[in-house]
Amino acid sequence: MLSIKFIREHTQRVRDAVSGKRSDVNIDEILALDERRRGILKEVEDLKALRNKNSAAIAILKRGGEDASGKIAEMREVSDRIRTLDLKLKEVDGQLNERLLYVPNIIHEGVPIGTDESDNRFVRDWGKKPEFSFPLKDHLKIGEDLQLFDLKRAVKISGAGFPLYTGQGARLERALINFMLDHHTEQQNYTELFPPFLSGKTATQTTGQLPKFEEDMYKIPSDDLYCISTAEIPVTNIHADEILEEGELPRKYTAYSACFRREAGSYGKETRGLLRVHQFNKVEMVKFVTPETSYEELELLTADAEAILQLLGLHYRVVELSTGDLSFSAAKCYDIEVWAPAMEKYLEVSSCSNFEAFQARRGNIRYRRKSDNTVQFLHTLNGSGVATPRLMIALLETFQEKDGTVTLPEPLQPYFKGDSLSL
RNA sequence: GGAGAGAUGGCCGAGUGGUCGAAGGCGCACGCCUGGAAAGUGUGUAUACCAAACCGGUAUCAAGGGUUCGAAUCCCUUUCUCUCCGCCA
Repeated sequence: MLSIKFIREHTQRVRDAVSGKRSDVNIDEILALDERRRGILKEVEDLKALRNKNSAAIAILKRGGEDASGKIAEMREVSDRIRTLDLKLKEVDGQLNERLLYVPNIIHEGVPIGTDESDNRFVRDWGKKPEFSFPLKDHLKIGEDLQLFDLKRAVKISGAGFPLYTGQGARLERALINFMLDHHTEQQNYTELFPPFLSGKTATQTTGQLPKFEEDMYKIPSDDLYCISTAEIPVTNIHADEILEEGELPRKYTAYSACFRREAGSYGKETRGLLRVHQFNKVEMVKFVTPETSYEELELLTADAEAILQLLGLHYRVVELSTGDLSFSAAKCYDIEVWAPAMEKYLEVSSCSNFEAFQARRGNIRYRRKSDNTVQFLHTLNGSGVATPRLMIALLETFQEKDGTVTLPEPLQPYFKGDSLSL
């Protein structure tokens, strides 16, 4: 979140973010509440100063054996007034903080201005769209023919949108996850974590999923827990309320997790197959870095995610999200979109974002700066590396053969313990 | 689930009603010392908010509430941690 001070001092930048991200928070209302809060604060603090002064005086009188009843009576009234003002202050403070949680992060300079994904900026691509000399099957057909997943039976368990991988499909899913984790840890120096898949309200608020996107989260009311929508939530929170030394930064973590998303409001859209599901697997990367380096680290993070697709030989492109497509918490974000030949579409498999201090402030994640030994909020970044359902779609469609088999890219073969998918 | 113990600054740890934002130590920063380092030594070292030319003010000893002129300290509630017992595996 943004500090009220920042909003007060950089009102225009905040307004730009609000309009750019098409948020409906009322900044004027927030500023008015802040004004009111400071008025009350001044009054109550002056009274408290008076009380403190007189309490000390009373102590001295009593120590000297003198009568302090006059002053005590006087202070009793002051204390009553303080009590009243404190209550009012708390109320205003609560209203203000509640609203602050809904203020989106500022937008980094240079982010393309736009209303939605059509305004995203092409950054680069890698590889080429593969060409085929035979009619293509889409991933659903391939999956059906090779019995890689069984979405019909899955419905019996949890309803639509919860994929059931079977046989070679299940093994491929596991191979992809292991391949990605190994690459991030062995080649890119990320520390591996295996986090809890349920998170509490506070942790979920840190990363920005709450309070604004509560309707997108699965929740468990009996225990006040949420099913994580991304490993970003548990991993970012591991350093909540901590102060890291500058020398330990950047810290890089990678974690596999199942991800749960209600995808409320997206019914009918892209609901076929593995394109948009309620539960999916994802390997995530999270970085804790100094503010000076966070944009450099964003480039590195994006490259780390791209490396996965390159190793698998999948054509993809990188786009920079326009203001209208940028998420609530992000200051800047690159999407990586992999090419699905049969669908003839680029599919988002990774979002790599710099959150600057937005999440750090919510989660109170700080570091001690070397230059002046002061404590500052650090910057957090994260990116998928990558989400499996669409990765599998691209993989199946890209490497399908005329005979209906799928030849796996070489780096994946030791993980799959085989070189192709066939019946 | 039952019983008990605990939660104080970056860390450890003292502090049971009145200059306690908090002793002491560690760590850290800067200086001295040294050829350089270690050791030693001196000084400094919480955070947030308000107000700011400067001085300053307020709050914070897990969280919330209460008693009091005044609470780290007394009372209540909650959360978390640890130990023992039970339960499950």
